[in-house]
Amino acid sequence: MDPQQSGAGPETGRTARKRRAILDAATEVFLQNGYLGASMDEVAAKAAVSKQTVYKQFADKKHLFTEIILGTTAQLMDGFRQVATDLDRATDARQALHDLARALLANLTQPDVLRLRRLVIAEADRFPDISGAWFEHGFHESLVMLGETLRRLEGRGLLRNLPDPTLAAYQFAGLVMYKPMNQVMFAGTPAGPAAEELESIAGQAVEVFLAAYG
Amino acid sequence: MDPQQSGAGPETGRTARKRRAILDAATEVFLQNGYLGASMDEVAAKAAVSKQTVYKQFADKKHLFTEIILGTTAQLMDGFRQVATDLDRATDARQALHDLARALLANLTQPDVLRLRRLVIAEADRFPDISGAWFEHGFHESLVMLGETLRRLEGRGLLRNLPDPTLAAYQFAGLVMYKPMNQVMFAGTPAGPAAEELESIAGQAVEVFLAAYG
DNA sequence: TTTTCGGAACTGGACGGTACAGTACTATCT
DNA sequence: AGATAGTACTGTACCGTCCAGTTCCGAAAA
Repeated sequence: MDPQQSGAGPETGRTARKRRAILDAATEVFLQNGYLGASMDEVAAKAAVSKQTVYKQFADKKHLFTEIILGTTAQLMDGFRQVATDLDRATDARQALHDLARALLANLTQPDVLRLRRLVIAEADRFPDISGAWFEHGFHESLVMLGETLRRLEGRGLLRNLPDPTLAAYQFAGLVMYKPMNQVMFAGTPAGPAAEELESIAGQAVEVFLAAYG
Repeated sequence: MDPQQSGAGPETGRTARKRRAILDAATEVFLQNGYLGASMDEVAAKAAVSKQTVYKQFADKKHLFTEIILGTTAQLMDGFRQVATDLDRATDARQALHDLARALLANLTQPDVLRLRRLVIAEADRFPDISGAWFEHGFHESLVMLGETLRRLEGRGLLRNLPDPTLAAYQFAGLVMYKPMNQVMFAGTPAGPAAEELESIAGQAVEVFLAAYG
């Protein structure tokens, strides 16, 4: 048997702890410096682990990178699941969509989320499989989920005329986030748009969306 | 006097020609490999120029990079100027906006344009000044210009109720491009969305926009 | 329950091989 | 006579490997 995981959960062994430390440290280093700029020595140092241990857990730099990137899709989906359940409880479309817009803006402009997006985009040429999988199972599936939620709002009479719910979800996200997201993605994360501007963008996005689907 | 530019235009001297060759080669190399992945030796080789000449024209790698990135804003603005003049000649709002949507999708999903976007975004942490300036003088100013064009359409009665023309321009761009742009930015430029899907996205974006502003 | 023990996991550092930014220097070209 | 080519060179950084010594963990033994 494997002496590391004899009986109990796999989260307790020494190896699992080290592995977790390596993943955390590597996340930090990759997000900060990009793939080429990240140094395996720095990862090992930040994880307080010898380089040998790193290479025992991960075959090489690329495998470590892959695991980190694809490990983020689950939590992205979780965030969308949360706003989706809020939306299912709504009784007023305008209010619910405004809350949704605020939640999207707040969640997706956090510095670490932005750095992750930058990293995935930056390596789309070098690692198309990784970036493509991240988009498919993180980004796109989240929007599909949001579309299904909009579809349910239509079923309850809060929206109307949704021929393509997924596209409608993308349209809503585009209305809300195209301006602020581009701004923060290109500007090296100094202060993003002011709070009142975000509020105005959210409000006007809701009005346009409701003019078509309300 | 400067022997390179004695009387005639500055584009004719030997030095200017070499400089142009370096810029072209470096553009290719940077877009292909990113900042860290780009090698100055490769730039010199592709430009058919000695490394010494490269360093005579550009103090170091960062200066060369800066010049290339910021040199692209002008042509981006030119593209938007073109679609803006088309819009000013329009007589039917629905038709004109549909043409605009098609033009945006066609222009901004070209592989080189995508690689440039990826590059600027990727280096937003390392060179926030460069990325910020590119966004401000390329991206944002283009959208402001588009907003002014929409404002003129409103003045001619083809649109109505535009409290913030720049925001309306961002909203239109978001409706049209949020889905396909994210898809191609994250997917490592395999074939993007099918032509008929792009057409559908463009059409539905126009309908939503007109429901609010038509 | 406590002690002991064997082996796997880990450390720390060195090392080979490679790649690259930027400089230096001489011969050549325009 | 200045610009350029060609090329060698310096210094540095990093990936991935290797090895000798040490630490940890789980189970058998007391």
